[in-house]
Amino acid sequence: MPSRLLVTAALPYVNGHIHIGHLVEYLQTDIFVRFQRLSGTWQQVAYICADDVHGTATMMAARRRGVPESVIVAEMGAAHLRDFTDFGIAFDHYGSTDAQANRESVYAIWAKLRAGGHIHCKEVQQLYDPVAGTFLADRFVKGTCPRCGATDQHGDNCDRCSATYEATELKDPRSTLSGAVPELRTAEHYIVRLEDFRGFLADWVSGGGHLHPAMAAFVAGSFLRDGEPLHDWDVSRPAPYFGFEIPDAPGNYFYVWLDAPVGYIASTRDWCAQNGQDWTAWWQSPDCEIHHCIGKDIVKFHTLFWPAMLKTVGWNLPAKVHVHGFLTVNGEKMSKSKGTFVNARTYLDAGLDPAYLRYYYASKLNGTAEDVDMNLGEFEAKVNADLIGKVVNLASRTARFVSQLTASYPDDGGLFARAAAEAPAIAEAYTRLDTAAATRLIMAAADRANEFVERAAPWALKKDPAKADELARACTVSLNLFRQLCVYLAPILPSFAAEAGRLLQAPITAFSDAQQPVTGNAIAPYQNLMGRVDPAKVQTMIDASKVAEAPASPQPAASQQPAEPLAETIAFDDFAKVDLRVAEVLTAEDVPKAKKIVKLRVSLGQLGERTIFAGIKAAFPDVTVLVGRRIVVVANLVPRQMSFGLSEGMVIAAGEAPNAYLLTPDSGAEPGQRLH
RNA sequence: CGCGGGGUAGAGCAGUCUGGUAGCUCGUCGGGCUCAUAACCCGAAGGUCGGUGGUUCAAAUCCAUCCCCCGCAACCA
Repeated sequence: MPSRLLVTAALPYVNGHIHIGHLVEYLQTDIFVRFQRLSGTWQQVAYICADDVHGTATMMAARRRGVPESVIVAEMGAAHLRDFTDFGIAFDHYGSTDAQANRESVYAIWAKLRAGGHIHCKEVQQLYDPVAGTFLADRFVKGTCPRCGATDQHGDNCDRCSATYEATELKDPRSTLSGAVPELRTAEHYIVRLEDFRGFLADWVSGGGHLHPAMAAFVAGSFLRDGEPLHDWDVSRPAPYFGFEIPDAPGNYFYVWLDAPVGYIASTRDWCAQNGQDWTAWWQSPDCEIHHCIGKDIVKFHTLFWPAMLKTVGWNLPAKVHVHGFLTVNGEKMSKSKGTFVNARTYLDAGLDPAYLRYYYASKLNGTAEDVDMNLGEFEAKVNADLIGKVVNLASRTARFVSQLTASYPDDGGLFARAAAEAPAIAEAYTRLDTAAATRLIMAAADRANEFVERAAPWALKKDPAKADELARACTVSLNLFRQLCVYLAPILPSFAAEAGRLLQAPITAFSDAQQPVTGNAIAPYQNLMGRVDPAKVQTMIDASKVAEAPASPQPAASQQPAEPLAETIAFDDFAKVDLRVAEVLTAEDVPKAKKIVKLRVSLGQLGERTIFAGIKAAFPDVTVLVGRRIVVVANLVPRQMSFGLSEGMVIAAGEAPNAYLLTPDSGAEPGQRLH
């Protein structure tokens, strides 16, 4: 059994602030780490994280602000760490992927990948944006499908005919960054042949218990299917790129996802350097067990690419990869317009206690990749009922009756022993990251403790001086049962457990503290341990999230927007190809599954009726207002099969959603009339 | 048939792997207590465990099939 445990949470990307969705992971991981520390199983436990900073997004953000990337990296890194710290998330080290230690580790891994023959080069023709001065990832290019001629298609596949192709094959491509026409440039890319690792990965994924069985099945079924080679992994990007230059390929940089997980190692190295430790004891030693906690969106990186990289250099492979699901709020994904896209800082600024969220998440998380719903009504009810009503109340209803615990632990009908005997079950739940099961067990014990107080009725005993001993015994029992609960809750509520330790003048330092009652100690004057959730503060948080995320100026005048560049000059014949018609909206209905699309049925007079799916939902929340309106449509566009149905035309509008303006002809224009 | 998760009391969930009287919390109703932060304790009502078949002495649990919900992806022709 190794003596060291190293736990990581995924590295948050530098382009945004920490929100309550992020916190699911960092709180879950923090609780796991705190439990492991308290369990006494390990000689040393390290909790390591860092900011993930490389990539085009950071480069573009820095350009927009006219500052070096390092400014953005420093600002956001500090903001992230502040948010984590204020939620009680206690990393041993919080680093950055743009660190010298990361560069060195990446180079070491790269050298081995090269030496192992896993890298090959490929001449890649890629589109280059001369205005933005950068190569364009597929998602930054749109154009006409080379196979079916559909316009405005993505850089890698066509929505209409399902063709897949390279962005360079697109006809009439343009950059979505600047609107410029990209140039074709050739660049050499470096590719990892992941298929080389198939045998190893298949074994690693399905054996050894590294993944939850359901997750192992998912990975095997999604990526490791028989007869389908693993996809090559393109790990280089030509300059300019914010990242590490590839040492034996000047002008090329490592793709951000190559150096991001290496950041786990780099952050460990930096921490070790500050503490006189040897980092290889954590990453190159069988005496260390490594656990990664991640969200389900980055499973592929942590179960395929990352083990393959580590295998290549012969460093420690993860013993466990724990995967959690996404956060929804009130049953829906977080929404800026509904105020449920809540930043960590907004929660704190509203005056809400981080302990509430720590407990609430813990009570919901069960160690699987299922999504977690934060129901705000339940949040308030659960925290109040469990933490205040059951646990805190136990102390507040008895601590004021006595000033000292009895010298020996009284007969409590076996309550303390029963809860002590549940320690292995609770510990096992924590180990599985099934904190929901852990809190259920703890709350059941809290219920039994409250029943005891009810039966013992210390408030009645207090009235009779002759029963002072009995009162002391009753309070000694209830305060010890309270303390026992606090020990079990300590991973979730560290500062609360510390307060409870002070109350009985017996600090909580280990999970095993739940096995022995405290006796004889003086009791510190009782002060309120935790307040109830204030619904007004929850509302404040929601309102603040709405305000913070709304655009500064909801309807900026078109004149204030940069002008859209004029398209190239066309011949009259080109214009004549476009058949614009007046149309009357017959019906207009919402497409519930679609974010941006509404379904219109329009009449073109003698030309018949058409169904058109138009991306104007944002501009017309109540789409039925369009019924009866006369609008302009492109009538000779090739029909387009969308997942919602066949779209047989295109609605003409000025501007972009949500500020789209439909065109209406002067009165007298009839449906079906052509525009010339 | 894009990928994944889920449907158990009004709400949120456990139980499903390993079949054996359907449970917990909140809410509701009635009662108690008045020590405690409108808290806590006791009791009651409330479920044909999404539907339909099948296996079995026995199905929430195993098998088949269908329906519905959610997340991801997709979606401005």
